[in-house]
Amino acid sequence: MNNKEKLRKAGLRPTKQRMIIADILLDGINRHFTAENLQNEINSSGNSMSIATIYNCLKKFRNCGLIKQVESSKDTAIFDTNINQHHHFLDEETGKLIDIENDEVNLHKLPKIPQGYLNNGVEVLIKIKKQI
Amino acid sequence: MNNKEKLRKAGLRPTKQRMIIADILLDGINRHFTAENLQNEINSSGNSMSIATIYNCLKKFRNCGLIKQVESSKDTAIFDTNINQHHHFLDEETGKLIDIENDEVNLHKLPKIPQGYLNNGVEVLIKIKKQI
DNA sequence: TTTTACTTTAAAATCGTTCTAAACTACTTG
DNA sequence: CAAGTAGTTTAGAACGATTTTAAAGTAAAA
Repeated sequence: MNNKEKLRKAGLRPTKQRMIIADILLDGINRHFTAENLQNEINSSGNSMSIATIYNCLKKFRNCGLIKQVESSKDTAIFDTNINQHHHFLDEETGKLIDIENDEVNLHKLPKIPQGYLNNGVEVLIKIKKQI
Repeated sequence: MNNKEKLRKAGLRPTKQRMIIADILLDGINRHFTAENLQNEINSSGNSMSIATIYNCLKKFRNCGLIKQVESSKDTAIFDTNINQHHHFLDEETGKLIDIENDEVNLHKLPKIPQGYLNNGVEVLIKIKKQI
């Protein structure tokens, strides 16, 4: 399925700007990035786009499940092209994230989900720091 | 150990402002809060403090391990008085966090920590959503 | 004491992100 | 295809959380 079809399937109009972003993000390679990172990539691909459009687009893509947003207390939002359930190592010093595939973690015993709620995804974060 | 001693032990001068905050936060009760939440509590305790001082103090307290900061992609930083290793339920709609004690989760099989790094804490986040 | 280093403060600045409202474009319906 | 309409993009302004500034204040050391 090409990117135009992916966008349509997600209920998004395949505009010129969304196609540029889809071509960068939906190439099957897993990466973590910020809005600013993406703008730089757009620029180096010879295109350009308002930062407002980039934010709009990232929000739409995320809400449609084309990308994920990482839970992180950094000051900048971090997005992830890996949309499968998976986990992360986090180097708190540098903010660097490394993917952990789902099958590398085995969670026995989970707590009971609070009354009236449904489980909507489990994320394991392993904080790491450089050895000295 | 009283709060003055706790601050000294953490390497922090027990100033008037830090004592006011310590008296609110270090009462043994686990809670999640923002800088603004704390300012409101300071105000209702009959005191007042510059917001810059509150941020300074929260950063110092966190760096000394007197409180923790929660990994969260909300726009406001969320702090936690529970400094033991523990986990969270997160309602992504509302941002509400609920503690999960460490012994309610059992992680068999963890991935190998990347070369040159040390494990610095594991956090499990269970995203939940309201049943409809 | 006197000195020195650290802390607090109000106000300004910064930075990521969202809003505004006007121009533009994709899609729908006739 | 033509015309309408609903959704999209944009630059720039606005916003809100947090940090910086620099001057005044305070705790601890000498």
